[in-house]
Amino acid sequence: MTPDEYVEAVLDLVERIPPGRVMSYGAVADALAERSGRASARLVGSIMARHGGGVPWHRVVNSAGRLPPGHEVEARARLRAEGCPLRPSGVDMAAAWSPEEGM
DNA sequence: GGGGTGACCCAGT
DNA sequence: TACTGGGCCACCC
Repeated sequence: MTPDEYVEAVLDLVERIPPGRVMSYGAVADALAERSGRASARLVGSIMARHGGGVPWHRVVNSAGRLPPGHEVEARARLRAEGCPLRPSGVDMAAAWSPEEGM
């Protein structure tokens, strides 16, 4: 799998996250590990930072539910509009979603 | 080619 | 509860 295809796979998976639900970078990396053979939360993070413009990036948070630095206000607004459970620190990880659940 | 950096994560202190 | 250190892997200088 080429790095380019890996990016596509990440974006594709992010697009499948239902509204009001979220996924951690680590969860995305882990879910793609089976298909791509490589998994790295940092890698997913950098991919979102660079190519996340076309997908609901606000549904991807870190393992603590923290929102991406510099986009916290934006993400909060969008998540709130989708009915995602929000906490003062970020999102409620009870809203965590997994590909298995969504099929 | 070598080294620093980052929208990360986990374990230990 | 907060901070630190190590591991991770692609990108940029």
